[in-house]
Amino acid sequence: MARSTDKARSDGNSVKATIFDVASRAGVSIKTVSRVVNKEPNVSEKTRDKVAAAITELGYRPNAAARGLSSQRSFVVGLIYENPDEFSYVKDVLNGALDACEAAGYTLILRPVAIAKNKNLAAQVKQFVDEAAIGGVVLPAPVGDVAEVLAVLDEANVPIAKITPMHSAEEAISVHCDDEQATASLTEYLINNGHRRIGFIKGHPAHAATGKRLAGYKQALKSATLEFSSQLVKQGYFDFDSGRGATAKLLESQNPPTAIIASNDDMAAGAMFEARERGLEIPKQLAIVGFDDTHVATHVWPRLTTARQPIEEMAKVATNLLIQKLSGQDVSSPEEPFNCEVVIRDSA
Amino acid sequence: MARSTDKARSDGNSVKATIFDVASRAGVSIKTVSRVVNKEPNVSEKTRDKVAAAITELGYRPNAAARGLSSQRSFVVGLIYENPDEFSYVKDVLNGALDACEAAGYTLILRPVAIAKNKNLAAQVKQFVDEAAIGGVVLPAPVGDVAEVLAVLDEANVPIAKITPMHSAEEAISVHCDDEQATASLTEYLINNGHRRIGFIKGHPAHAATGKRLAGYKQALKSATLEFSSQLVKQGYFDFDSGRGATAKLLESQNPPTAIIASNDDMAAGAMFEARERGLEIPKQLAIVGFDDTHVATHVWPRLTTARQPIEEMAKVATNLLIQKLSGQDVSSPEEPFNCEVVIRDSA
DNA sequence: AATAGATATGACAACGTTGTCATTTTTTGA
DNA sequence: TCAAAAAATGACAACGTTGTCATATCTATT
Repeated sequence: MARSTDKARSDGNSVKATIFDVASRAGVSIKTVSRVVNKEPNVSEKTRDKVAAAITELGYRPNAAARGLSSQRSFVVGLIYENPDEFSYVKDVLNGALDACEAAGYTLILRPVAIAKNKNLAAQVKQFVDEAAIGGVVLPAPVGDVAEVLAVLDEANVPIAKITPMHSAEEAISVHCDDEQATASLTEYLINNGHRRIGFIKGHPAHAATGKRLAGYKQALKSATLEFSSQLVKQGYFDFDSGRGATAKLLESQNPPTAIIASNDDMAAGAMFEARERGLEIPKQLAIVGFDDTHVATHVWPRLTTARQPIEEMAKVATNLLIQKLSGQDVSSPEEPFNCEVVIRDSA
Repeated sequence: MARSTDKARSDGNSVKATIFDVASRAGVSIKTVSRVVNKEPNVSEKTRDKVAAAITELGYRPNAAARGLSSQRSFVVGLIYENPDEFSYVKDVLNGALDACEAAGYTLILRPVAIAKNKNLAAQVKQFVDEAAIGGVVLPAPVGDVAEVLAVLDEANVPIAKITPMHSAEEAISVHCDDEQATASLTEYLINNGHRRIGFIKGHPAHAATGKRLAGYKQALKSATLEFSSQLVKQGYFDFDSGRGATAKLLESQNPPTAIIASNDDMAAGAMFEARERGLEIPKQLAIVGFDDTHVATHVWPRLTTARQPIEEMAKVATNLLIQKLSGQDVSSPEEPFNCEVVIRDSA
């Protein structure tokens, strides 16, 4: 009945047990073992226990390749991310996604991409999902904001879960946090500290969060009946150097700000650097705040006041939802955005 | 003859082509297609071309699950790494490994672990390689230095490639760079700048690189006929806080150093932070150098003088060697260590 | 006690590849 | 020109699961 019974090798290592071994040990058919493994209904408790025992005794683990081949399901989730110098954000996303996958017995496969440089991004994404038989993909910012990528995945019928504020009416799973609210709080904090001219460094225009953060800044100014001035807003790209450059422009203007809000920590570090180069003391002569609470926030001197997003948690939730969808369940994105927490430190 | 011919679906999407489709299109058997795909010998050039054309036309990609099931090979490489706050090192390793895997058509699977906290690390590693049918694993520092992990993998007969200086006589693939030489150069540089009392912050004792770097420091002192003093050496753990703490001790000693070598950038950033807190000007009153040339090196003020390891390259080479070994080739570790480059900036 | 309807179980064919071995075709050497 | 060797090709059985459908066993209802 069994295709293999005792597979002990001469060197003492035992070859992996198969479903046949478990079945023969438990005295049932392979299909019943399969049922138990997959938690399918219609197995008597007694049988279930017998099989479970056999599985434990033999250290049986289902063969993923056979499983995938037979069921046409892949148990694989892809993560497509932009590969930046500052990896903090991606690291958190990665950890969250990995966590969710591990818990669900899924495998996570990575695909770093360079959005700007890449003319055939769509083709690359297509190839990625084809190649590894990827069931669904997690799309953190800014990849989740690229229409081209979304289109390819939609056409290929690959479910996605986005981690980005763009929250249109689409049915795709999407998870985000309250960037606007958090930036408003940060701005408010500066206003309460007596600042009246507050500079703002925008993030990369391709990121959906960029607009949200600017909106939060504007809203807080309005609430405090301070006038918005486009002179005080400079474009940045979420990287150190652009933060530096924007700060230089801000400080060289006729009526420079006494505080600067950078749309992320890396640009805030750049702002700090530039201020230092100009001999400015922080926060006495110039207050600086960032966004994200990444590693650098506590490693610069003085430590950055910033806002923390629960990125890892968001990624975990997004990945979980995706996995649920892949296993046939009906899921919908969370109604409420995640909360950001303002972290007060020494830079403002 | 073919099991499937035209699989166009009504919605216009075409189902993935199989080896049967390619075979029928090229007018050969599936085995011949398999030969072409796997670059096996004994296929006439004419046939090879025909098949290649059919593959391109149909956009055929072999099904990984079927492949793995049939061949008992997994085409999967695992990467087991410690999951630190400062992710720079892991990021570079990841990029290198990913690069190599992609080029070879392998899949990389990640497994973050916490060495210190984890009592059953071995079991976890075992489960990891079992579960996903992992062919081999890449072990960056410090995981590659943990005897327990090495033992499990050896017992399970899983080939490994280590990225760490521990270069014993073992046959495992191992790749490393010249930590000793680089630290010596860094030390020399400080000596040439007139420093005579040079502090040294050691790295985490579990990392093999830690000893090498200390050795380089000692050696440079000796070459310059400066006396080594254990007073000037403090223990650190490769993280910001320990760098800060060690610096505090160094600066509070009776005869404090005029320069500090931290065994990595993160500790150097900590050293800088502590010096700042004490009102010391860098590099005028205290010179500081780091190691690794990570992201922080250019983001602190003043920018760090440090040594750069070609981590990504090392990881790529290590992964490539591992893949070669997995595909049955005889490989050996590179004879020469990789070179580190000293990067002179403003902190010393 | 008989019957219908659940519930539990099993036999067996997929899934898409590679490995083995047999067969056909080409090349080589006398 | 022919046999022998080498090269090219193919038929078919694995690989370890899950899906489908048939069958056996219980449970409730009459």
